[in-house]
Amino acid sequence: MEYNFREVEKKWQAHWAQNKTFKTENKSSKPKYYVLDMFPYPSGAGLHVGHPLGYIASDIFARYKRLKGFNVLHPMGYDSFGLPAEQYAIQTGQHPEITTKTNIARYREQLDKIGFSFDWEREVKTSDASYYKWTQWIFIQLFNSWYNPETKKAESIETLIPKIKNYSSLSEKERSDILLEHRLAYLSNTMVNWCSQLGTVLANEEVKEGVSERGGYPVERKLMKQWSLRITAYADRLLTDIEGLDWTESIKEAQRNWIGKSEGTSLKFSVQNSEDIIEVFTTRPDTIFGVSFVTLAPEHELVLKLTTPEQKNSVQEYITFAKNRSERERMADVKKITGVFTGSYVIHPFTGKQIPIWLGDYVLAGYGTGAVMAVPGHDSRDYAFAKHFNLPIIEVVLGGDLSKDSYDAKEGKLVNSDFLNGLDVKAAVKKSIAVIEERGLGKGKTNFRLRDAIFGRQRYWGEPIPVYYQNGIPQVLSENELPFVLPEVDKYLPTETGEPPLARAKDWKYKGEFEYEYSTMPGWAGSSWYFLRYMDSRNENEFVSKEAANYWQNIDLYIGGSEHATGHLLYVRFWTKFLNDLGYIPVSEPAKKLINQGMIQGVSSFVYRIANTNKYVSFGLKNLYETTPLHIDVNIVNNNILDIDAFKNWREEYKNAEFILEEGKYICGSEVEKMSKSKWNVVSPDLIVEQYGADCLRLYEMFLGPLEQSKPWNTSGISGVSNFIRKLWRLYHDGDTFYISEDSATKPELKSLHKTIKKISSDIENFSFNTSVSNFMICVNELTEFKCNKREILEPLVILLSPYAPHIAEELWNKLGYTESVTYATFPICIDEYLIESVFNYPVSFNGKTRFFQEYDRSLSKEDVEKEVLLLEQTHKYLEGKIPKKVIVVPNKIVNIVI
RNA sequence: GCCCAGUUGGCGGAAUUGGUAGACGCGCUGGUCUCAAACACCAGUAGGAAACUGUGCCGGUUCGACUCCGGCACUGGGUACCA
Repeated sequence: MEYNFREVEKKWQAHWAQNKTFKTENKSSKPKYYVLDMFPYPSGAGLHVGHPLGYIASDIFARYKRLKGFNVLHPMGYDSFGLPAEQYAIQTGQHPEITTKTNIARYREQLDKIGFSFDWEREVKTSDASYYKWTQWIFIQLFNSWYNPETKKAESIETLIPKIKNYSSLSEKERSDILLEHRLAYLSNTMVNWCSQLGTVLANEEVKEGVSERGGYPVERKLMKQWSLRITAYADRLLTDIEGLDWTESIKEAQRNWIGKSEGTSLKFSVQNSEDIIEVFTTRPDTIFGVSFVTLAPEHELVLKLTTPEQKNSVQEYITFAKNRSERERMADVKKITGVFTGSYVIHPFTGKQIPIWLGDYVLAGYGTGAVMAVPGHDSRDYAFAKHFNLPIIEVVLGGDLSKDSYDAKEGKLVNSDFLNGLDVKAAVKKSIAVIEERGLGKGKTNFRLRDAIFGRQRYWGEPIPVYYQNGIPQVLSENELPFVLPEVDKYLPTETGEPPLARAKDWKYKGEFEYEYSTMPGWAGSSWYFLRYMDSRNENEFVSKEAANYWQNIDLYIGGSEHATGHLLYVRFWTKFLNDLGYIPVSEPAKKLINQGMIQGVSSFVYRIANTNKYVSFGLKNLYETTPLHIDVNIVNNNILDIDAFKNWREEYKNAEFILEEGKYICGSEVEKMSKSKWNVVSPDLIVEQYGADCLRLYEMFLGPLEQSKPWNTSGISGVSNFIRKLWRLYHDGDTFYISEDSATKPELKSLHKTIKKISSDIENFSFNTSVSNFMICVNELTEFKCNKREILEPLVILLSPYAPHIAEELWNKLGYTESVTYATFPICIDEYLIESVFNYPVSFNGKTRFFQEYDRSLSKEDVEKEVLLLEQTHKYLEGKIPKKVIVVPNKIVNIVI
């Protein structure tokens, strides 16, 4: 009887659920291990074959760790607040909660079919009030805290008050304003990324290339009163602590760049005939004598004041132009140089010369001081600006050719630079800073590219911000008023006056009189601390108990996509550090090790329609006609051969299609693309599980290639893995009956098993899951050849295989006579003794090219091997009468004869 | 532009510290079984008739290089007037 995966998989999934096989306790004599997947947003489309890749890998690892004697925390949940459910609600009027519930049920059903060992009793949903109560609670803690630069830690805002001058004499409004300047969650007028299509502001990392990450709508800069989180306070710690993390270099590098620390100095230029001072930030104070103009961002506060009457019109015009230019336009034509002269001058602090003040939109208002000292000789942007407006270019560092290009390298000798002349750049930087500080012109300073995170969203489906306004002063709710639940609204759209959807809620006022905050939290709020909630997800009194947090510490292994590099992975580090500062948790980093699984791409299939006909030409002949390629459903194509009948039935319009075939077949074209509905290349895991079984899906996903690499999905390869499972089953059966022998194993059988134990162990430790599937195949092929059905071999093999193919492993384990799940068996240990061979088959090579093989005893000495090899007839054949110059013998590895 | 990762048969991909390049699987070819087909099983499968040549390209180190070094090209991802 063939292996009936449908029956067996169903049976064990039910068994695991019933017996709570994967339930994890917060107390154990075993060492702990925390394996976490990035939880999914439950979208309406359901899971495709790419989603479970990381989950399968983490599940294998979790199961492996259990076999190795660890108490393993391996939970799953849903990041269930978000835009798609809300947009669906806008279109249909259906409450996002209902959509979310349906989608979660569908996700759960799909996940359950794959046989994951999640402890579902710890499940979290970020949109549940029992969860977001604590997200709101953390927000209140952030509001009530400030970052003390002396202790380099967050502290209660109470410790700040004594440091504020005349605090007791200030009005309530003044107190609130001054504290808001320090609170870690604060309200301020800031430039935000406004997306009018989405009707909300977006954080910097939600904007890609000037358009919204979701939907691709245009984004503009707008000044708005907004809640923000002071992540910049943590910039330095976020940067330095990266070093200690076992994360991929690319993610660490992405975070370093995002934080963007740059060290330089501030420098003051006094405006000619005025009291005003323009402060700039530069990383190249050594080039101070190369300054030929100063450029301000069009939004700079002094612009109007500095503009001379003659320049007023053109400056005004320029400001309007810059304002109306969207981010996207600005990015699209970076090379287009625009600017205008203000008519005013600053005085060079060292030479006393007049330096013109210009406006240019290549200077960003949000970075540094919004003003730069332009050194066209040694900065490419200043150079381009100077060339365009015909401004002087002064050489102060030798090494380039300024007639062609600026010389930006930080190497070379200083010239034309008074007291810096003759120094090299490094020394000149040092000296210039010293002089600048000495004369009180400026200070050494560190700047970060990282911006504070805008926290308010003008959306409905998110956590309400637990704030109300009393006389315009923001007040947070008290802890016992949480959860602050999302009110019902009649529509999920902004109000006629442009207020967020929450403004529609009826009779929704604090104590019946004070207005609540109408913004909700961004999507990343709930995910910034969820790893902590899993530790103690049913706790109603705390977000996580001290005991649970102390026991589980942080994530030992975190698996998820690299797209979260500068979003989620930065925020979760920030919140972890914050909660650690306040003493709620014992760790300052969320995850020790992080692995980014690659993307599984789809392989799209194409048919080629001849222009203006309903005729389709096979791939090989398409160049003979004028054709249009059309995406077709990959599920009606097998090995690039189109199932013509299925195609005709696929859509009404193809019913009467005609074909030009090659060799009787219609061959489709194919291309590797992102898996997406619109490209008709989505493969659903349900279909694979239905056809081949969950174990087969698990093994095949791992077999596809290295976990971290992106690779295309091609279902046709799955038959190899499916055959392997059948072959494995046959090892334990004689015809239809389970048949296992109690005889002792032979040497080759033991060798095959122990070799596999060794390989699988190192493969799992190295997250090289693809090669472990190969190794299982090799082992089963060998044992099949030996006709081995011995318990001594086949029992450890079941355990070894159980993390990868848990269903068949449970079934075989059960048949082997065990009543307990294989989950808590003991991982077999490799006994090296069985691997040792007495002879080694030496490859004999000449000048590094292998020519033949010769077996020698492993104990034979280097000298003896050399002697023996030189006596061989074959050796003489390849020597062709010449005398070898050198013979290299590496014992039990290789013989190389140099001629 | 900058940063990161990569480039090995028809395809997905193997190859501890430099030591038999192409494991394992798909696909393909031939065969056995069958009236036939599917399944299964067996054999072959980098190129070349061979000598030989082969891990993106050029060069180097070495007895020996997919692996190390220098230069270049290409692909994928991230990021960007950050002063």
